[in-house]
Amino acid sequence: MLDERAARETVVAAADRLFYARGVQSVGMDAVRAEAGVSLKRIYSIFPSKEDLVVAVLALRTRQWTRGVERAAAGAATPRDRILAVFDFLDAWFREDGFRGCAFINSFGELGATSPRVADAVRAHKEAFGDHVLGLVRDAGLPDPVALQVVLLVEGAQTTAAITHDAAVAREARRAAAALLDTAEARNP
Amino acid sequence: MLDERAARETVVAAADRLFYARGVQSVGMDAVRAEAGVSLKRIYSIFPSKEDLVVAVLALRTRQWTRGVERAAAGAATPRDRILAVFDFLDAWFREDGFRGCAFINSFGELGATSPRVADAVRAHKEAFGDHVLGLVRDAGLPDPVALQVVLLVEGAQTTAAITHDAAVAREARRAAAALLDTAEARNP
DNA sequence: GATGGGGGAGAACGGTCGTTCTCTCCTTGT
DNA sequence: ACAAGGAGAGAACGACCGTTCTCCCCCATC
Repeated sequence: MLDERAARETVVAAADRLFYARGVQSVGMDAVRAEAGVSLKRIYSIFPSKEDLVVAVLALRTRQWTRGVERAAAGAATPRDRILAVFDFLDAWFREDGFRGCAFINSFGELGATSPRVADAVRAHKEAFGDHVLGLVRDAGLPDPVALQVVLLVEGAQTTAAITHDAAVAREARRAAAALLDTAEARNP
Repeated sequence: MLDERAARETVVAAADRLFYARGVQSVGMDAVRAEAGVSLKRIYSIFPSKEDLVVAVLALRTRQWTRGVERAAAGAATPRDRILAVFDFLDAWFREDGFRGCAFINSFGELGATSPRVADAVRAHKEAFGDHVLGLVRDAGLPDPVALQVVLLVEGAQTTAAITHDAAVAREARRAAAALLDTAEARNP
């Protein structure tokens, strides 16, 4: 049998697969049970409600996103390259089978209006990423507003890639980001 | 009593308000009936299923979006200004009460995986807008890829404004777009 | 070896949803 | 005046969903 920690991880991973592929409300708890191989009773002993499970799934996605961005940045020498590395990370992600856009944006559109906890989780995730980019922008000696410009390209790339299924979006977003960084640098001391 | 045309418009407008505010699956057909003041029997005589109603709502949103973009562009003298006018349109929209992001992105995240008709409607809308921007970019004598860069900023601005509730996003997106147009122009013959 | 508690399988429960049906009323045409 | 048909109100239906409960088995402890 699985201890609570392992059962929790199994259920969250299974729910993530299903929620991401089909949307949250289209997936019943019984489908989660079948995918995870963990009984409903056990699931409800770990997550008091479906909403708790959704929040846990988003927390998992935040950890994965943060790790991915950090790994992509690890191979970059300068702050500027660490910013652009985000788009390389996106490029690889967009090419994965079953890519269906940003889970946070999807969840926000579906549940943001009815579940404050989900809305808060999404906002916290996006704010943390924005802060991360802001740090990189400052490291590069560029003005703060450039960070928001980069974030807009990241968000736009995710939604556009999800809808068009065209991974080339990431390359164009990277080129645009590079141009924006160049412009900001030229206008700086 | 309302003739079919008027009843249809009333129902679509009511459904649009509810779907946009709460998400499609969170709104039952009975809530649409109450909001529209049109009986369920009548609604189902016009729209054979809820999915048909959703598609009709998206078609309404496409008309509104196209009209808004065209009106914003009408006051602009050059192709470049017509491109940037899109962001002024966004700015006004983001400030509206009840703004909750792009209905197409929201619907795609919620239903795209389970309803091919909804997914197609969203794709068609985004493709039409992309073509529109491409036309403006060509009018401005700029290379095609710039259009995708502008589109990414538009999409990113919508999702970011929805989540952060910060209308200043539109201004920064406009500045970024202007910088990208400048860069593209400088690199052109 | 008895016992008790945790876990699995799945039925059960209360609620909601999309869709259809019933019943009644009102209009319209002759 | 009367038949016919469309439309409204709302009940009804079948399906599903989130959540809980029942029943049974297994294993650890005395």
